[in-house]
Amino acid sequence: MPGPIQSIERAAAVLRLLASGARRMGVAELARALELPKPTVHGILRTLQLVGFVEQSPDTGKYQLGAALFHIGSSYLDGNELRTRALNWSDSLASRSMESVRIGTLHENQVLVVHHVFRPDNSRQVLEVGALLPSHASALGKVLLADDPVGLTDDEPLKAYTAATITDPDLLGDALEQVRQRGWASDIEELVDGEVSLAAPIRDRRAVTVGAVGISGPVERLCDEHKQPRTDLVSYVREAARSISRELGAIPW
Amino acid sequence: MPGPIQSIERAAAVLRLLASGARRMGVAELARALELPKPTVHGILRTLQLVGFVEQSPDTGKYQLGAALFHIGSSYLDGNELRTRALNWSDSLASRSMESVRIGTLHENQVLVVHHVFRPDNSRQVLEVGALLPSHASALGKVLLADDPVGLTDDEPLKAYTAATITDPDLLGDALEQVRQRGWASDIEELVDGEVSLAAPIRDRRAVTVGAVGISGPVERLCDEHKQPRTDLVSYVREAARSISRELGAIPW
DNA sequence: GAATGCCGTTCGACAATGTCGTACGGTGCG
DNA sequence: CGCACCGTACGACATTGTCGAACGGCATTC
Repeated sequence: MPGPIQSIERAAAVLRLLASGARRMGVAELARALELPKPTVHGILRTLQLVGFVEQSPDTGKYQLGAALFHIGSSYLDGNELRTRALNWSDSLASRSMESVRIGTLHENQVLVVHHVFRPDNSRQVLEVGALLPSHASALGKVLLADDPVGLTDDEPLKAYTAATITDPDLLGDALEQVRQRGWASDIEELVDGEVSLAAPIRDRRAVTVGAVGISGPVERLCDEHKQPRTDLVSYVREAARSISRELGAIPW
Repeated sequence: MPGPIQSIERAAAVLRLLASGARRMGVAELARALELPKPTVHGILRTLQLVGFVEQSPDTGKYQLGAALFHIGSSYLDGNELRTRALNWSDSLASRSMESVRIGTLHENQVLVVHHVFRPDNSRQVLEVGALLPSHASALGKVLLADDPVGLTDDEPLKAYTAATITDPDLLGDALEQVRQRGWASDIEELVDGEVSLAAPIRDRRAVTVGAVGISGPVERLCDEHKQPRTDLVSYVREAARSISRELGAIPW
């Protein structure tokens, strides 16, 4: 039976829409966005509600994502070998660098954050696990793009987040080439003004890049007086990446 | 069309199974567990793979949860008003109590952890957001059960985790009555030996309990010499719960 | 205050759709 | 080498989901 099951595809589309929409959405709203008849969408929603993937506000009648979906989704992390192996090393990278650590994987041309260690200074920080970062404007993303067989798909233009964001595909290509040669990437105020990130690739036993680990923080702490990444921090990041890769079975290189 | 859509229900069952199974599962394995023909399960898996909800190991052919599901699931937190409102208060509770803070909601008779603040002491801790705790053996759970209109369903026996776990439904009923009267709950080594937790209810504008906030830590720190919860910590927890409730629109009580 | 628009929901007939018995190539084990 | 098991493909059948039309409820409008 080669051919996807229509109703499941549609259910997934509904969930994706509810996830992106941020706020609650109504049946009619979803139906319009998906270009489907209202009763069809309603049937899907009813089923998703039954299994706990969506919830409905009793008063407004609108729908939002459900708790069951959240719980099942978070189980993904348990099976994620990359994250499991990286737990210890990312902790130690956080202590050595005194900065917050993130681990990401490429997912639909964006960086999916699968692990996040807070900066060890008791400051208030928001957990970013599960979030998506733009791949062309983050160190994690550049590392992943540099080794991605597909490369960057130029179907949509590169969005500028700050004045320093690389928006020219050719320039980005050059930057990725540099990342490949140096073995690490940086993002200097390219995503958020005043924020810098550094990252290095994590490779598995077949030497393919399966993820990236990196730190991020204010430019004053991560860069030297020439606004270049501090070499000691770069070393820490690269060492952590190598350690995790070794845990994943990569041949030490 | 009153009646759930079969294929979506089955797809959800597959995802649930993959989430619980911890490790990767094969088509045949899933088919046996769900009592469905192998090709049927395969069709579902193929569709789920297409939308990124499951991934297949290229070598073993086995399936596991996918990144898209994780990302969509984590979007649940954005729409969760309880969690959003509670962010600041749980941080301050963590600083005041110097213990780790968790916020939970009732989900299928278990406690779904929707927020987790680490103990502010730089120690290594695992993030528990998305995890499920037994409701009869945790302070969060008792608080939620105490005010739950459904109450505890006695369809399955209460599992014992330690010697102190309450397994008798009658005793649990008494304990819940006490929780209702005192307005807070404790778990003294009932889930993990040496671990204690305290919690208080979060109520919304209609005064229904929508969640619980609490702290947890070693018995030496949370209890006094009589192995009773320290009254100052109880106050901190209750004050935090009241503050969050007020944010949710509850009339201060 | 009747009328109007939009909402979430139900009904039910039609046919498109998913189901599943059967079968195929590949892999690991004895 | 044969066997058992795997993940996957095919295709006929009828079960199943789809969607036009319609209903009651709720605001807003005139």
